[in-house]
Amino acid sequence: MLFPTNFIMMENQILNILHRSQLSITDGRKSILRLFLESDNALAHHDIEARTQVKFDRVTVYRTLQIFMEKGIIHTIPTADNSIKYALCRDECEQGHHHDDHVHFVCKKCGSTVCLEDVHVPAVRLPKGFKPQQVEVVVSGTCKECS
Amino acid sequence: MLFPTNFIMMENQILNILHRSQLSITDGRKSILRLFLESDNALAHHDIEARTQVKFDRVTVYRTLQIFMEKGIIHTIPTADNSIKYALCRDECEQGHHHDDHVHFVCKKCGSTVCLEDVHVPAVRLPKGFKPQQVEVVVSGTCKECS
DNA sequence: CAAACTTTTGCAACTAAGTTGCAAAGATAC
DNA sequence: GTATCTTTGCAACTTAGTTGCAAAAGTTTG
Ligand SMILES: [Mn+2]
Ligand SMILES: [Mn+2]
Ligand SMILES: [Zn+2]
Ligand SMILES: [Zn+2]
Repeated sequence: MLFPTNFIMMENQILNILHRSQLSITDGRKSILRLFLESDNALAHHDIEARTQVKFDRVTVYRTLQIFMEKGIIHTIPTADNSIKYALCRDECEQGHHHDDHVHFVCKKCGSTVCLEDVHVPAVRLPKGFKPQQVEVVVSGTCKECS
Repeated sequence: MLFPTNFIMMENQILNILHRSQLSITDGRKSILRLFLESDNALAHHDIEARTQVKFDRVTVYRTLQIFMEKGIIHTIPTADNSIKYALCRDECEQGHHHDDHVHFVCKKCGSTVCLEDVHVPAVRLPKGFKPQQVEVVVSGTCKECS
């Protein structure tokens, strides 16, 4: 349960993020953004559809995630089982330019997926001819809670 | 175009792989396996359905890929756009136990996905509590041909 | 090599995921 | 508060993936 002050702070943060991304303030966007701010795990499309207080149409969720991606509010996490998860970007990400060069962890027991913001992706030496632009590192195993 | 000797060698290899995996020899399995042996890129389900000489049912392709996975004949490659690709395992993979600890490269221009067998996944130091079992590294950028 | 047996395949029918066009509802600007 | 522009929900659609089942193909045995 959130204290009133924290609640106000979070609502302000939501408005800030939407405003600096030049997005109009709608219930759907606020709810979905709140979900991300409240959760320390990455969320699947499914989670988002299920967990908002008010139900939003599938299509609305798709479109919201898409525009949040474009604006650099969230980033995707590819997982071995081919289910995309979404997580908040840190402040450095701007419109059309992500800088999420951290490692992700997926728990095989509980399925929780987290950003390890402090673990940078290691440098990878590639054979001649390959020009790398992006390196995704996804570690799977058991998380703190499931050990 | 394959020389007759190479052709015979490949057909033998196909039979060998199916036999040591204790799979019965069927046209579908032979065709799909041949596709993997002929291609130096990873293949999507779609590619496989499209490229076999004889057309096989979607369901057959799904089931074949599934059993090839279980038997350690192929492994999956997760990509940022959430499309699974499949590639041959090296000989070290056995039934239910994969050892594909190499880096994968996805070209953003042509979409080709390759196993960089010689580039091992780097060690990743995780915060306390996380127990890693598997590390997936997918590098995307431009490949040799597209530079 | 043919009968008996086992496994695989294709089909139909289904669920889930994702996309598009459009009119109505909502947000913003004046 | 009204005009304008944006977003939403709905319907309708495409694509991806799953399951049960009977027919077809593969394997084993004598
Ligand atoms: Mn992340
Ligand atoms: Mn590989
Ligand atoms: Zn866990
Ligand atoms: Zn390329």
